[in-house]
Amino acid sequence: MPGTPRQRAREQTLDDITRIGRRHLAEVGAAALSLRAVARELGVVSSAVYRYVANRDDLLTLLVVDAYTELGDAVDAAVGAAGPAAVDRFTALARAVRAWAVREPSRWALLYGSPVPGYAAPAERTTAQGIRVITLFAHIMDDAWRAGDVDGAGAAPPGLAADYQAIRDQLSLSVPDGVIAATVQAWSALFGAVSFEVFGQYGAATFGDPEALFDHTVERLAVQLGLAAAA
Amino acid sequence: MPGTPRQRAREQTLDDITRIGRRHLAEVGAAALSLRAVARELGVVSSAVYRYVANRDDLLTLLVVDAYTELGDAVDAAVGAAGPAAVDRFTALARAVRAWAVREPSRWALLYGSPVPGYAAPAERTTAQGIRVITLFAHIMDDAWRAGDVDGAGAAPPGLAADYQAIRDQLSLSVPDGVIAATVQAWSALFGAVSFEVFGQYGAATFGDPEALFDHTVERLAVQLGLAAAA
DNA sequence: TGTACATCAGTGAACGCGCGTTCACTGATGTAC
DNA sequence: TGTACATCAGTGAACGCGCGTTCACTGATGTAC
Repeated sequence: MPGTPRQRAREQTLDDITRIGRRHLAEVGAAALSLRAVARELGVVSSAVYRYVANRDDLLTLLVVDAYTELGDAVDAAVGAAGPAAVDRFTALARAVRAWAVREPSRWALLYGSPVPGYAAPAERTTAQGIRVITLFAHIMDDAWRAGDVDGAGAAPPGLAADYQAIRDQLSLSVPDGVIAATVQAWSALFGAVSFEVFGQYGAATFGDPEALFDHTVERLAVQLGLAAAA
Repeated sequence: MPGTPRQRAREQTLDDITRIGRRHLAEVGAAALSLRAVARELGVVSSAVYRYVANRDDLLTLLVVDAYTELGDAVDAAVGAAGPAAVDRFTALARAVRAWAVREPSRWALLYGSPVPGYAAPAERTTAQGIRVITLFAHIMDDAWRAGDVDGAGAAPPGLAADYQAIRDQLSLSVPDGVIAATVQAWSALFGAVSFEVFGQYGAATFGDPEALFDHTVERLAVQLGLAAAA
């Protein structure tokens, strides 16, 4: 534990603010997140939190980065613990995303739900953590492709070739357009399935075992990605 | 135009409230939607809106039902205008959903984004409109199945058989479990793709032509549903 | 057709509340000589 | 090792603001006889 006592106290307080902010986020949502409420719970006068956070939006950004980081860590750990086969790595990634979302619904909502009106996360602070999951996913596919484990790369819309190339450059991939197209689609399908469950949008069609439903979705996605044969 | 002048004026005012509410929703979001602001814009003292709406949550419910109704109407119209083939009907449905969402991002967020903390839409008022799109989708699949136009019904997780049966009963379907499973998955994938675009979650991986990306997703979903052959 | 009564839209004042942010300040901690 | 100065966390008061909801009221519209 380096630094002066003052520095350590400052980091401790910043951690406390983040922790309290997480709790308030869960209770009232991002739009109603309030600096005064955080200060109250921190046991400090409301103006004091301005020593740690420039304003309300800054606190939100702190929580966005915090959530992306934790999600990224959880997914990294799960994929790291999975077997070397691409199906297993993809399945581990998908399940880790869902598990985190189910455990942290309000933070999931902050990252992948409706945008907060009047707030735009500053890209320079959130991007690094925000792209971790899709980057890992893309590399799982890229590794599998180079190992010859992807079974067929379907067609891709030619109009998007430039965008696919940009993605390939940005993430240093060697995969063809068809695999990128499939990956992007699986990405949105995966996150869509998680949001459907977390946000309760299956509505009247309730499922007794949402985890089984999700696992089935993941199996199907693995087939559609060419990582597994149809059951 | 039936009813007394007073009744007509009341309906007019209710319409005005809904219209103003929609606009405020778009500007400040559901969490910050305010009765006082609506009253102000309506040119009326704040307590007057209580003649029309029981409280703030009631206004939200009004807007939820309004949005579901408009989305349902748009989708019905699009599918009605499509050809008889199941692929065409499914494609029309998907495109109509996306078109509405892109046109009305804040109302899409109200229906399919993060839940509003502290507000739960009363099922007895929202369900009828809320299930229209999935009901229509299910019947497109059911019709196609009975016409022999669905190419193969994959496996379905046996643990969910009871849930599938409930869905079959509720919507009067004759389709097997595998088709229900595929339909549910396509449903969440479709809505997930729309949310990804509307909420700007593709992030750094921007697409110059999001409509082309979406159309490609829909083509793939049609194949996965067994409604079309792979390209 | 005219009158008495009931209904109901809208008023205005009030209640008690919370919010973000600024500012001059105090006093403890840290640093340079 | 001791002292003078700089840094900085936290205080407390204030600014101006908006919110949901209740309540007794006025006056116009609608209805029953």
